[in-house]
Amino acid sequence: MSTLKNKVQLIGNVGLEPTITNLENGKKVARFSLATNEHYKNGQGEKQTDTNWHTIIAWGKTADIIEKYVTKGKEIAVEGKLGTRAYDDKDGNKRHVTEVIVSEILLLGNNN
Amino acid sequence: MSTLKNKVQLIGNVGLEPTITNLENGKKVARFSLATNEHYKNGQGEKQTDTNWHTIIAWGKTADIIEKYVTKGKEIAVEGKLGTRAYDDKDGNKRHVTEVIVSEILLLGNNN
Amino acid sequence: MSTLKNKVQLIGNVGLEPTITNLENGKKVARFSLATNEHYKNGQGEKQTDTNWHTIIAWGKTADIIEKYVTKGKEIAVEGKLGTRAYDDKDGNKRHVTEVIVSEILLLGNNN
Amino acid sequence: MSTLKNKVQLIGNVGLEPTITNLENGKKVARFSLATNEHYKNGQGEKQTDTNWHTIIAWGKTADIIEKYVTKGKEIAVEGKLGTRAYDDKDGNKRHVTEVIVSEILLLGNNN
DNA sequence: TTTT
DNA sequence: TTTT
Repeated sequence: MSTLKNKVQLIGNVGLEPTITNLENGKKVARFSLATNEHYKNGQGEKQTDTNWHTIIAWGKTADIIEKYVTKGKEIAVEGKLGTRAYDDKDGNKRHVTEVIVSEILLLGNNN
Repeated sequence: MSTLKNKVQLIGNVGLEPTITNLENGKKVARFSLATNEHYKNGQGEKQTDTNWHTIIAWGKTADIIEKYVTKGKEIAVEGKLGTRAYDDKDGNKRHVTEVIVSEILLLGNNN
Repeated sequence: MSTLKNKVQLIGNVGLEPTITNLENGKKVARFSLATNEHYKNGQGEKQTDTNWHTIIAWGKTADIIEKYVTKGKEIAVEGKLGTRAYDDKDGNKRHVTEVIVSEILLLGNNN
Repeated sequence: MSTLKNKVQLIGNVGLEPTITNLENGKKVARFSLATNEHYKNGQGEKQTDTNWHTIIAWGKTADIIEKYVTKGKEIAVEGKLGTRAYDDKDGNKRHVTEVIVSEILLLGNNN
């Protein structure tokens, strides 16, 4: 499972408190949204912000760290890979889901 | 627009011939799917392959390079950022789309 | 000049005030040392810190940003490439120098 | 030991056959040089190549893979971290060594 | 010392 | 020389 082939790195702010789920098989999953904000000036010289909201998911030890330390608003860096899934919805349409499956987290800034 | 905040790197194979669209405003867009393949052994020691299909999109010069050099099956490395969009479908459900907006391409292997 | 072929990313603390040099040709160069700190536990369960000191160099606009915003102690993220040079010292020995030539900087944490 | 804090990624060609050393403590080390080549055009529109030679070092399992598969001339991708060391040479001058300590290797191209 |  |  080569991380060189599929790598995502994001630095941003946590949108809401992470959701922690303890699965029946004893595994833990953490989920949250992360906003990455890009600042630029448009053709008229006006400041613009472009925000992307990423679905973050983590398992095991990484989920433990998220449960303990990651809270709404925090600035964090994450690294992981892109997970893509396709499914048929109730109307028979093909739907695609993309998640960032995170294996590493770094807390940034003033962590009080 | 800091690339440090939102970065994706993929090494994989092109699924189909890229689609090139020339927009009315003179801009060019390229679209294609890229497969990243991970090989691992499961608990029984059997070889498994886990494939993720990524939606790739590129503009301008990068789209030019794709039009000229990127063909079905080719092994390439790409770098870019994750773009996320939300929209309401015809039934009023919120849908999420994630694309890899590529700014750099590297052709790998034997490029004959 | 493909950044996919040669990429370095560091998150650490600035060791000393950056040195800014205005060259005769009108170009500006910034230089400073950046410490990356890794924390781990050794075999005896004792906390250890492993620090690497990196020589950072930047040109042009990036040097401008460093001159304005980067000061001793600050936590920053940088991205760039590895530059290697070889030269013969005064005793005729081959010497090797490695520098991180930075093209992007992100100020982290509490930037007051 | 966060890989987010100190990361290097290189895609290039192996300069010479790797050197494999079996240490007294049973550990294996692999060493080799990797060339990254950047192609660009200068002010006169002439094609230029800028080559950087990187000192690569790897331990354990990664060294095993290098011993088996990495040979002179091969195109590979590597990921790891920057290791920096300082020492005093026989004349009492401070010398600095920078190595890329590789934890992952990907063989590219036509691997016959 | 590599490669295209 | 940095930082937690």
